[in-house]
Amino acid sequence: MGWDAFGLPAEQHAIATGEHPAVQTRRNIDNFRRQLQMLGFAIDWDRELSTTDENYFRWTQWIFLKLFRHGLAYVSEKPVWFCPALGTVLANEEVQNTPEGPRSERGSHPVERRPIRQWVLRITAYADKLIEGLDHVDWPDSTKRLQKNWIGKSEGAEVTFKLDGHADTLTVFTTRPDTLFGATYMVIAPEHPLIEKITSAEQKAAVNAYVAAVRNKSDLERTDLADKKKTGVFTGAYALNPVNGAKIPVWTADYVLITYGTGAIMAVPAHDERDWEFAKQFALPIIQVVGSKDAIDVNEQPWTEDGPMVNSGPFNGLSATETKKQITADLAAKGQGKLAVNFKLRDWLFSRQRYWGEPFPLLWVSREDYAKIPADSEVREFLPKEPVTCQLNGVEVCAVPLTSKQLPLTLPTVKSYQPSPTGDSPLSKEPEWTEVWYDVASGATVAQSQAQPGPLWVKASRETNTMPQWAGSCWYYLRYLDPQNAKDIASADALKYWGCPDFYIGGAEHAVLHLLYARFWHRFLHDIGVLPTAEPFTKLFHQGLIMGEDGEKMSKSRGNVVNPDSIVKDHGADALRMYLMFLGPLEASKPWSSEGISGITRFLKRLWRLSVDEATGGPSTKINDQAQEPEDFVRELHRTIQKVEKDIETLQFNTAISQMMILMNAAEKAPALRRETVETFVRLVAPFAPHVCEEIWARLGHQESVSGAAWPKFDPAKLMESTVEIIFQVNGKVRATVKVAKETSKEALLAMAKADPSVQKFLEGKPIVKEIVVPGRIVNLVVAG
RNA sequence: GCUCAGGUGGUGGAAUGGCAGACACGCUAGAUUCAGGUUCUAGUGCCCAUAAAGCGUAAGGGUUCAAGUCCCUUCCUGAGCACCA
Repeated sequence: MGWDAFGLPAEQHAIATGEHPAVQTRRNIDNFRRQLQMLGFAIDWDRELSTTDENYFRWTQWIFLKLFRHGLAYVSEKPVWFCPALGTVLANEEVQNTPEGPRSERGSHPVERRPIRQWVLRITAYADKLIEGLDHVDWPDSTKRLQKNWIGKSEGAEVTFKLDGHADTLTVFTTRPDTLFGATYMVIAPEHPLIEKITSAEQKAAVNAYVAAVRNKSDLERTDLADKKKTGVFTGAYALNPVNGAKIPVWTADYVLITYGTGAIMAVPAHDERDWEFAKQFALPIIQVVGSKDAIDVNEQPWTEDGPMVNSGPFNGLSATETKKQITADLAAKGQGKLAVNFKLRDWLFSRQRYWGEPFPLLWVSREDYAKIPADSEVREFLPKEPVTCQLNGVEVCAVPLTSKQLPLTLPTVKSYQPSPTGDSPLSKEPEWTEVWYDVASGATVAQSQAQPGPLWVKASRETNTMPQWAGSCWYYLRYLDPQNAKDIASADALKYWGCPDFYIGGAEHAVLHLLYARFWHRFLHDIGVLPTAEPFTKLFHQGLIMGEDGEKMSKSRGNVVNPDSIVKDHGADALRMYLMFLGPLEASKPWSSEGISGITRFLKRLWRLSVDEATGGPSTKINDQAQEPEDFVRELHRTIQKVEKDIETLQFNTAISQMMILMNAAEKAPALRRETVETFVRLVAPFAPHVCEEIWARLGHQESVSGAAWPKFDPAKLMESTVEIIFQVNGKVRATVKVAKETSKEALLAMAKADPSVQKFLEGKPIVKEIVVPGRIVNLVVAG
C-alpha cells in the first residue's frame, strides 16, 4: 500500500486551518488504513509507504538528480499555465479546455499564461521511445491512442525561406513539402522573435497593434471555436520560395502557435483548411498543386487529399509521396531544408510554487563559484555536462546538486503556507533554510547565519519551488519491491525477482498524466542501468467509477458521497465488497444503490443458514454425507466452479456472483447436501466475502483458515448433460422446444421437428424450402409463402 | 469540428450470430411472525378479459435459415482532442 500524500488538498487544508499538512496527512492515512483493513483486503502492510516520508522522497530526489545529471532537467522562462486560485503553475496535462476557457484539472479554476521561471523535464527527448514502447504493452487500445495523440508525432520537413531584403531567414515546419509550389503566403506567430526585425515601416503600427491585441486576448478568446474567423496582419516583408523564387508576403496571425514547430508556416490555401479560410478572409491567391479526383475548384473549397502534382514544374504528375521525397532532397542539397519531426508533446513543467511537495535538492551559486567545483568533487556525482543557468534578481546563477549523502533534503517548518500572488513558493520566505554555505567539494550545506566554514564553502540559495504531486507517484511501484532499502531505490536482486507490475488497474483519467510520466521515468531509469525492464506496466486495465446514487460523480459539494463506514455498519464489510463487484462490469461506471446491496446481504445470510445450524451453532442439519444430490444440482455445482474460476481470471466478478446466486437457489431446493458440496460452495464465496466464509469454515469444523484451503476443482465429466433442449423453429420463430438425448442425429431431429404438432400448425402443408439442423441446438424449417 | 466508447424492462445489468431480459433491486399478491430494513411462496417487457397469436434491444435500412450481436445511414449520451501546419 502506498499513500500518495503530497499535493494540493493537504496544503489547502493547511492554509485554511494553519495545521501542518503532515498532521492532517497522517490522520487521513490512518483513517484510510482503518477502512481498508476493515474491508479485509489482502495488502502486505510490511510494504506500506508514503511519498511524504523522507526515507521515500530521498529517492524521488535522487531520481530527479539523475535526470539533472543527464541533462533532462532545465530551467525555462517561457510563459506557463498559472492558476491564481491555486497559486501555482500547472503542467499542460493538468489544464483542461472547457467551454468557460482553460481550467485547472483540479478544482476547475481559471488558468492563464504567465512567464515564470520553471524547472522543466525534457520528456520530449523520450517522445519516440514513449510511442514505440506502446507496441510492447498490453493496454487498452483507447489509452494507447490517447497517449499517441498526446505525443502527436508528425513527420515532415523544415524549409528555410530567404527574406527579400533581409539577412535573416525564416524557417517553417511542414508535413506537406510536396505542396511548396502552392505556397502563396507565410504566417509567423505574433510572438515570433523575427517579427520586430522584418516588419516594414508602413506596417509597423498595424503589426504592433495586432501583437498587443493578441497578447491581451485571453486564451478563451484565442481558442474559441465558435468564432472560427481568422485574424491577421501583413508584416510588409516578403519571403522567396526556394523552389521557384516567387515573392510571397509574410503575415502574422494568431492561428499560428509559437509553441509548435518553428512558430511559422508556409501557407498553402488550396490544400489546407485553415490556410484556405485565411486566404478567403484576406483575398490572398489560391494555387492548386495537387490534382483532385472530381475536378474540385479550390476557390470553392480546399482539397486536402492526395493526387498527382499539378502546377509544380518538374514534379507534375508525380505522387505526393514521391514529390515530398524529391523536394526535401533538393532543398537539403541547397541547404534550405531537411527532414524534420515534430511532436505536440511539450516538456514537462516540473516545479510548483507550493510548500507541500518534495524540495528540489538543488542550490543556486554564482558562475565564479560554480567554476570552483574541484575535478574530484563528490558534487560531480550529479553534475550535468553543461551548467543549468538562470537569472535570479538580474544575476546569472548556476544550479548545483546535493550529493546522495546529503539526501533527503527535508522541508523546513514555515510560518505561512500561503503562496504569494506573484508566484513565489512559501519556502522563499525562509532565509534560514534557503540561504546557506555550500561546500563545492562535498555538497554539504550550513546556514549562512553561521560563519563561513572553509574556503571552498560558497554562498548558495536553495531552489524554493517544490516538485509536483506526480513526482512521488512516478515510481512508487518500484519501492514496494524493497521498501526499507537505505542504499538504493530497490536492490538489484529485488528488481530482478519481482520485475514490474504484471497487472495495473487504474483510472483512465491518468492516460496522459501519471501513466505517461511514470513511463518516462521508468524508461530513463532503464536507460541509465538502474532498472532491468523498459516498460513499467505490462498489462493495464481501467476500472469504472462508482457514482453517487444520483448517477453523478461522488463529491462533497453534491452531497452524494457514500461513506463505507456506515455501509459496513449496516450490511458488513463482506456485503460491501461483494456488492461493489456485483454492480456491473468492472470497467463500467455504475451508480451506487443503497437498496440494491440488500440482495447481497440476503445471499450471505442464506449461505450462513445453508451451512450453519442456528440452534447449535455447528454444521447445518441439512448436511448429510449420505445425501443423494440430484444430477441437475451436481451439474450446477461444477458449472459454478468452472464459471467463478474463469470469471475471476477475466475480472467479470458480476457474472461470477450471479452464478453463485443461481447455485444458492438450487442448493436451497435440494433436500440434503453433502459436506463436500457445502465446503466447495464456501470456498468459492470466500474470496468475495472472506469474513463470513472464515466463520462458516470454522463452524464446519476446520482449524485452518479458509484462505489457505485449496481452490475447488470442477469435474468436466459432471458438466456433461445426457439430454439437451432443442428449439424447433419455423421461419426463424420458436414454435416448440423438446428435450432429447444428446447424441440424437440430425435426421432424427428433423423428423421429430416435422412431426411436432405445434410445428405442424405453422407448416400448414406449405412446402419446406430449407432445413437447417444444428445438433444440440436448433432445427429451423423455412417454408415458402 | 475530429476521434473513440456506448444506447437492452421501473432500476443495476445478463446473453460463443441460435428461446432477449440470466442474476439482483424494486413492485404486486399471499403465507409466516407480537413486531419487522425478517423469512418463505407465486407473479412481474409491451399488447390482451384469458389463452393463443402478435410486438419488442435508440430510429431506419441491409446481410443471414436465424441479428441486441455483423454491415450502412441517422439521432442521442459519455469521454478525449481541439487552429499542432
